[in-house]
Amino acid sequence: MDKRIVKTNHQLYEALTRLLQKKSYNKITIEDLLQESKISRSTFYAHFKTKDEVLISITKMIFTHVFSHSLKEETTHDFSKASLFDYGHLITHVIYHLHDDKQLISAILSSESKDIFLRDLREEITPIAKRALELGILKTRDIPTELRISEVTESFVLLMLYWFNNDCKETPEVLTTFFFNMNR
Amino acid sequence: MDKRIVKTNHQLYEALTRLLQKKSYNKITIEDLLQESKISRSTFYAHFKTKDEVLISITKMIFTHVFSHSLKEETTHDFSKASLFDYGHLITHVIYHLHDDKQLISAILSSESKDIFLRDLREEITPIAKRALELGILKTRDIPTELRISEVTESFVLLMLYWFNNDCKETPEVLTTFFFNMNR
DNA sequence: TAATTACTATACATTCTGTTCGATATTGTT
DNA sequence: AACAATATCGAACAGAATGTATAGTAATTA
Repeated sequence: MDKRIVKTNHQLYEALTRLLQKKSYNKITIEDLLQESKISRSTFYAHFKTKDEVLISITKMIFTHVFSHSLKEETTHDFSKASLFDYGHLITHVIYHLHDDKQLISAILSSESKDIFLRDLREEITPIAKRALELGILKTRDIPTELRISEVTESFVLLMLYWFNNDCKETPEVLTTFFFNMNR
Repeated sequence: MDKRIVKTNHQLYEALTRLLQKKSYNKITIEDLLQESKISRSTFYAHFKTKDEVLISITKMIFTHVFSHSLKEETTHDFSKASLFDYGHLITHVIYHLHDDKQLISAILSSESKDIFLRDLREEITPIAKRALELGILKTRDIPTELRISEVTESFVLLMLYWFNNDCKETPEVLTTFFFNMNR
């Protein structure tokens, strides 16, 4: 990948992060982004169409970092042997990685930008929730499968919202316990 | 209340509802709203500052309709006698009323406008969830109270999302059963 | 009927959006 | 090291949206 593109993206990410400290996402304009990042208008539109696309791109970057390891672990595992123990480690692992981007994620969660972030988080978590239910690691309930999957997914999302809202005071291990307590 | 104000609001609500059928919420401009509603620019700004405020106003209207009856029922009840049975009726009741605005709610849930709607729905549901936990109608879990409350609240939100996504095929009574199955 | 309040229509300054273009700088490749 | 490709810049621009102001008209209330 061309170093210039990487640099441009980085400047925009940094700019959006900084702007989110100052004003709410909805009030940030592309104009603001251009000034804050020192990127020229034409360059911006060569890469993105909207402000949302920048945020989505940042979000994808975070999740690539968070889930790339987890996925590697998963694929080397034999699914039939997957246990509650392994699954707990996976969850803990994901939480640890999310914590690495604490500052950025906290900024995103502080305003309307959270909805875009959470939408993508749900997409990442859903297949993990689905598999856990299929393997019997998490309890099923007497409700439609689709609903049960979204319930498990959302329990993780709520857990993260709770955690970041309270300045990440608990350890990832404790949170994993909470997660199981919510889904036993 | 001045009839003219009611009429203006109504025109804007109708306009937004119609526009939501055509394009996604983020792409709807105040300009669009003015044209579609035949409201003059100055009138609009006499009532609202942003597009979001219009949606919030609509949302409040829906919830006033939905929760005004429920609240009446609640206050005539003696809390100490509140039972699982009564609580089930309350939930069923709320779902029935939400169904009255099916078309409008479906339109809102179809795009980014959903996040504003759901934020307000959570605010309405949270105290109901809280009380149910305090009265022991719903099971507590070994997690922080704040987290448990948001979990119950979200289970209702997910239930509604599931329901409207599937064209409200189940009856409110069945949904209430689902709700208890999620929180027993 | 009189006073108040809401609405309309128009005009306007300002900001934001999205595109275009030629010049310059950086990059990956040979 | 030289070259071709491409990313960036800066400036300029049209068009759209935002937000405010004002004067006149219509509806409501008291």
